[in-house]
Amino acid sequence: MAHNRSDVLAHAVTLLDTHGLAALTMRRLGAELGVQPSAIYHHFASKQALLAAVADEILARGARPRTAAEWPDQLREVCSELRHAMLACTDGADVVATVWAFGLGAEAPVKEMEAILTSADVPDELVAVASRTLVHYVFGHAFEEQTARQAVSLGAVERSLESLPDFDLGLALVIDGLRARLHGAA
Amino acid sequence: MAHNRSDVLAHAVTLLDTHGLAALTMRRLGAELGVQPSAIYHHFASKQALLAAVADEILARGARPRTAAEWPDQLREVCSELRHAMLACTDGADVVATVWAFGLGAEAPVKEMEAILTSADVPDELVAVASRTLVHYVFGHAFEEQTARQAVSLGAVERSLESLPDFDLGLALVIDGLRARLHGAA
DNA sequence: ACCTGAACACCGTTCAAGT
DNA sequence: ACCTGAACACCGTTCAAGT
Repeated sequence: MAHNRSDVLAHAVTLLDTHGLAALTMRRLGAELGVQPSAIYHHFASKQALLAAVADEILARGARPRTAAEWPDQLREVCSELRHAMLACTDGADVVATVWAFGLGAEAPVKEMEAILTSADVPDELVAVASRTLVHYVFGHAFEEQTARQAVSLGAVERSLESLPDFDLGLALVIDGLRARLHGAA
Repeated sequence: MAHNRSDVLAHAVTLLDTHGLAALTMRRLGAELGVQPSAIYHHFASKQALLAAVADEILARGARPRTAAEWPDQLREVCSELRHAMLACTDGADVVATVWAFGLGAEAPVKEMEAILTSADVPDELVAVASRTLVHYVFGHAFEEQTARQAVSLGAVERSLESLPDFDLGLALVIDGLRARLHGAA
């Protein structure tokens, strides 16, 4: 009957997956584990801390092997993996972006992009700007895509199938901008 | 004693300004207006509808005259105005980005960017991608800036003064990418 | 180490009824 | 047109106490 931290985390992710952020409640989580809501606080200090762990789990679940040789393709791989990891889970973009903005977790993708750019001898200032611009783009795109999909499926809004612009094309825009900077500077 | 829609909206914006999104509650809003919570529902169908009106008000409040002649500078003006409008209000980025993602409001800046790009004879497909990429960047940057600031001021987190990368530099990256696309295509 | 039970201080929303 | 009063079905969090 006794649960550990991983049990609770795993069930929290399942709850998010199947019923969304609004259903990920300390009370509901407790109920589904057959435990009082207050028992969750033995494993996580707060709901924020639980969500931070959930965000990290969403990213870990989406990890793929790296194959690209050149830095622009490596960046594309990281961004694509990040996007798919978030879209694979109901409200995943919301959870991951919020946890990241609060500095509570979800730092792996940005760290990885910084490492890629540093290895490619990109100047430090550009490393910081480029990796953050990319992550802002990926979060923004995924959040909009996921939210619009839900808003439509709930019938709440008529934006219907105005079709989101292609993810890769916007990504190419940012990467091309970075490339232009590097040429101009070199 | 009787309030109209504008009264209620104005007070909602004040509440957001002074105490943030967590304090913008139907119950608290009613209490401060000397009215039952249920009275708000005479003016707004739901809290979401209220927030949509609040988002539009935040943007309207931040409107500035346009001065630039060239499209890249015009885009920069729109993005800068959008950013400042959101940062001027507690949790402004969160409210505006969410309302926009749900398709419930806050559409003026994107519409304006689309008009600028169309006037500059940018191909339709690029118009859609570029304006959305820019708005994703602005939302992401502002949301992070505002959230990190609050997280630090609440002492919740030690990310301290890691100093956000310059807004204009990231913006230049995207605009340069667009420029490169246009040259490559022409 | 893990949990209970009870409480505290809240939420959004609905709806019949009042003026 | 604008609001009341009461209810419904919830929240996150704390804390003494139990096993």
